[in-house]
Amino acid sequence: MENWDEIRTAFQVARMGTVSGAADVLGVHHATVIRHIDALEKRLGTRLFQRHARGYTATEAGRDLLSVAQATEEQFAQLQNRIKGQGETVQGELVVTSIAGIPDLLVPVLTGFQTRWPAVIVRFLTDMRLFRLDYGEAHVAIRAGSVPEEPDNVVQPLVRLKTGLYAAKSYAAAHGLPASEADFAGHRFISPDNEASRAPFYRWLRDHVAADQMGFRTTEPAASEAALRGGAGIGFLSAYRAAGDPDLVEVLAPRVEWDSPLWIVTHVDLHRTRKVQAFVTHLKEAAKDWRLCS
Amino acid sequence: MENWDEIRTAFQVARMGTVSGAADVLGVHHATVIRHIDALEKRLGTRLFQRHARGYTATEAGRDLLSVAQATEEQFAQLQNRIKGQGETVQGELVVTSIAGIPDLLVPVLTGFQTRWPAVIVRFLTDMRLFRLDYGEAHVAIRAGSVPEEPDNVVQPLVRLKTGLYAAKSYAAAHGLPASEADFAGHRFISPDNEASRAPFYRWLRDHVAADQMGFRTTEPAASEAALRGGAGIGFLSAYRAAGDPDLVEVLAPRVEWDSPLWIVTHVDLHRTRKVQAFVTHLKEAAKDWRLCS
DNA sequence: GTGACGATGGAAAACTGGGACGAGATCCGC
DNA sequence: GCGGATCTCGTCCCAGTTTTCCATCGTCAC
Repeated sequence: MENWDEIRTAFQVARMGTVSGAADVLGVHHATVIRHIDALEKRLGTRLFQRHARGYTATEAGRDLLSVAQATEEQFAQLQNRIKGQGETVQGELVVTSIAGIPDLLVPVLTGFQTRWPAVIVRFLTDMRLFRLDYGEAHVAIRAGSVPEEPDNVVQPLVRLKTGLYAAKSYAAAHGLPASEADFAGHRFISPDNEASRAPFYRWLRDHVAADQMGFRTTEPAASEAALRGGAGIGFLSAYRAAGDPDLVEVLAPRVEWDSPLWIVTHVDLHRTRKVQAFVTHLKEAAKDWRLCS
Repeated sequence: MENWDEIRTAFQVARMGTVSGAADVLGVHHATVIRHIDALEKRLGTRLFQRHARGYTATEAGRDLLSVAQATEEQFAQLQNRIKGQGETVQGELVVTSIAGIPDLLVPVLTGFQTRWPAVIVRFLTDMRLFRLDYGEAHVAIRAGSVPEEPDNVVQPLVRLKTGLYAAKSYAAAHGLPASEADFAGHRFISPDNEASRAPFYRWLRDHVAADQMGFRTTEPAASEAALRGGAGIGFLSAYRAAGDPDLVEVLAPRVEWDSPLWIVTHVDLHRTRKVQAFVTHLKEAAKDWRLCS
């Protein structure tokens, strides 16, 4: 049953009862309609219509086709409405992926968005690997570091996360604290276990601290933070996470060069849809409050 | 949502995941598939697929289309099976139309046919007007008189109904009976109320009997026969109906020139279907028995 | 480096559109 | 009631255009 257009033509002929009427509805020429019918009947090996001077009358097979095609047309019409409405309404899945380490910032945003748009199902994905927007794995990605430059991706700045060097009070009590980067000797540091990390403060760490001073290494930011609070060493932490924590001591205040810029990345095809736009707006709005605590 | 072929193309792309694979299944070129997708997306104003080096990944809208088109393809496949099987199986409606006056011959045939093929629904139509086969109003028609010569109709001889001139015994007792057509004066006749009737014995009647002798006229053969049995006059009757009726007297024996030939008429498009063929065969078989009683 | 896939531009074919013709049905007037 | 005029509809043939096919190139993944 190849060539669905011929079925559609036959459907209109069956409904109208005349070739001319069907051609009018379909917006094609009479001859085209006749050719479609002839081809379809030839392929099926059965007459779909009885031809006579007043038009075409559907045979039993033709009436069968009529009812099937009727249902099909309705299905396609509904599909079209869904798809066309989809881009203009905020509903369906919204898949967001981000770097590890900031779920505590994002989760309130995501739940707030879901509350604001109840028809949306929010999926929040994080993984060691980067999810690919061009494969359709996510609608929106939050990326960190230097500007992502994948083609077909729309990149917008979100916020610059201020980052400082902190230690637990328990560490300070046991080992004291360096007054500046010149005074690092003898101290232990917490470091990521990723040589290729692009985060600027990690690069700074590699430049100013000997490798054997990095006693605790992990790929997991949450583990890194836990180690810091546990007194395992001096380490970088986002200022917003350190703020107001009485157990943490600021070793070196945040510097601009340590800032971790966050980017909102969307695929160009999905960027202009209302759903994505709504989320991006919602996210930026929420980010204004982040600045207050950092 | 015009152009169903493009939906079919998009459906295959969504299922295969690659343009090449879809083109292979559809039996068209890669470029054609891409153009279909582009056109469909442009019309819908939404991306159906995310393009990347490994193929096309369906978006939310694309997945929606996939499921709808999947159902459509199945529906069409089932439709094709029904239609292709329809011509080769004996099922569905069988619409038979005939002249008035012989339902007592046909009804046993029709019920017998329905018993033989339980999947068939038999509809028997009679009306003052002729049902038109080329309008699809009936599958098989039983016509009387001279050979029907409508185009696109297949005509087969069925049987010649012998017809004689009869009267009721009550009429004979009251008015006597003519010995031959030369002796018709003073008798009353029963006649059809249809000047244009093509039945040969009616033409003979008009030639041999004065108009004022035709005391009872009707368009309904059943009424004509009832009048005959009621003694209203002398009239023509099929020999098979007069046979064995003790209340009827044969005025003039059946003549070849009075014979009413019956024809099986089918539309050329439907004639070769198994259902129609089965009925025609069944009808001819039954007609062999008719000859015995006429 | 190799293989597969998608994108693009030019030639060919298939499809579509236009118009004229014939047939039947309807309408109208006589 | 009948006959002619008109209208609609389907069919066929030819020209135009869209669509399709083919080949090549660029890109990406393995």
